[in-house]
Amino acid sequence: MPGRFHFNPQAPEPIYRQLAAQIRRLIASGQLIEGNELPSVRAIAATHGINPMTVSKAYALLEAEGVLQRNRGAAMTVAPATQKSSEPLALIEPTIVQLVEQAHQLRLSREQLLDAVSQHFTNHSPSEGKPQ
Amino acid sequence: MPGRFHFNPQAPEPIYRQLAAQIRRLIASGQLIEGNELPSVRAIAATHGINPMTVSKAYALLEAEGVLQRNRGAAMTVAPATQKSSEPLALIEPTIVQLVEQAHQLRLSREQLLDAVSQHFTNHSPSEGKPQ
Amino acid sequence: MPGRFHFNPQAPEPIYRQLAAQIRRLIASGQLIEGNELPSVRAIAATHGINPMTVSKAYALLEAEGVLQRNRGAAMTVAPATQKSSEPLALIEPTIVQLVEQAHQLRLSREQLLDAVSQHFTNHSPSEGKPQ
Amino acid sequence: MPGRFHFNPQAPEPIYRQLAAQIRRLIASGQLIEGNELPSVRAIAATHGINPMTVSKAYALLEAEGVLQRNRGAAMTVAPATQKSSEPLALIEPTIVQLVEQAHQLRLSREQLLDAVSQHFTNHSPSEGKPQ
DNA sequence: GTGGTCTAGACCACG
DNA sequence: GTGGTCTAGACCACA
Repeated sequence: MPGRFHFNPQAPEPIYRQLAAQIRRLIASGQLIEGNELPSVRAIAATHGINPMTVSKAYALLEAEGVLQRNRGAAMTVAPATQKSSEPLALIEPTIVQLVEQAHQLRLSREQLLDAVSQHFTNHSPSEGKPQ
Repeated sequence: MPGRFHFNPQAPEPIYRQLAAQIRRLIASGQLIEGNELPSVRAIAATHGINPMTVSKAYALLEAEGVLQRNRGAAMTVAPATQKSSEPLALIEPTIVQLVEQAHQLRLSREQLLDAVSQHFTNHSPSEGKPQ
Repeated sequence: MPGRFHFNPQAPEPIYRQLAAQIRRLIASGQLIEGNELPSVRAIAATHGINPMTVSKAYALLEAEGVLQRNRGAAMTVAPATQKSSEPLALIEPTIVQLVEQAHQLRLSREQLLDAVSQHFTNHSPSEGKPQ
Repeated sequence: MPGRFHFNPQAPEPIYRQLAAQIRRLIASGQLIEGNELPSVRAIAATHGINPMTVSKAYALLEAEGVLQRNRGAAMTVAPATQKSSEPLALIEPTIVQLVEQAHQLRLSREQLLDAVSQHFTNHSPSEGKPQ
């Protein structure tokens, strides 16, 4: 259930952040729960053809946030829930703020904005939830 | 009406890109139209306490995109409209796509997402439409 | 017979040089000969919608080269011929050198290059000899 | 095979454009192919005694054109071929157009022009194909 | 007045 | 190691 991750090397978002964000969302949505083991650094790196250091950096980031827990000699696991990491809306809020700011600068009405979002929501392939 | 720009030096987005994005939105929303002169490099630099070269980089970027037009010895102007640059929705679409993807990963329903966006839209200070 | 000049404000070549080059070619090809009067600065500026200072700069350039002659209170005239200005091939040589260098860097054969030039020569509208 | 570049600081063409043009020609002529790594910014800067930012500007230009590909933390590479960038004749066409226009203004015959070009082609030092 | 180029040097993010 | 960004300041070309 570690699933497959998707990376876009061309995106402005660095790969290690893309990975961290995807793991955060897996947890926030309950697809990974407290105590679940994460794939090893090497496994992810090999599977996706990225640098192990990049994976390691993502894990370190999440450990620092208290989202993951390091276990000596064993796989990392999902840490006990805290309020922040367990609230899906908190994870998506920065993107919403950004969107609303841009919409205001573009003088879009609320209706125009919601219509556009709704339309993309429908079109989005519900197959797998392609990560960023 | 040279407008005031807002920069967030902490943001991952470099200043020159923040500026370029804001100018793009001014044009897309009709606040700047074809032929309008842009403030001089030095004026923007002085007003916002940034280096002229940083401003110049933003202008160069927009000129390469065909959004602005260079006029030797005179101020840069808004270039004749092209299809993409004149469509506000095209400018905001990438952000919408990103938002919808994240929402799907978080297993949010359409209603949850639209509610959240709508609420932020209301809260957003309608004072000035402060740029990013 | 001052003809019409053509300017491309977007070209890397500054306007005053475009003008000077066109006048030089008119002389080298015998379309303007010794003693002929040139249009006034104002006339050219008004006709082509460019800054009088730009025209003036072109005239000054050609006067410094000895190609034109300034006559107090009267129109500028074509100066008596010198060997340099009267040799058409000398005027076009820099462009040829540039072309040959690029062709070598592109590993083009002589035949490929001559074919390409010949083809463009044919296609070029012989209507008016559009200046640069 | 990082190649040697040649710059003419006196030329009206800025150094970063001279560099970009030379790289474009290396690619168009197959001396650099898709996926090849380019020399590092610092390497070129040190070798030729120019500022790293100047080199960086050339790379940025080519990346914007889609000729080069940025790889975070690693060397830039030649991007997958597009139609324009892979056609040598397309790169040299603007110079040919310019040459033919000047030749027409000078009332040169096709024979005169081709002879002149051919003669320069022969004279050009075949030593190394020295770049602009 | 306008924008463009280049330098020298510092600092950062990424892998 | 890689490229990116920004600064401060100088100098130039064009109109």
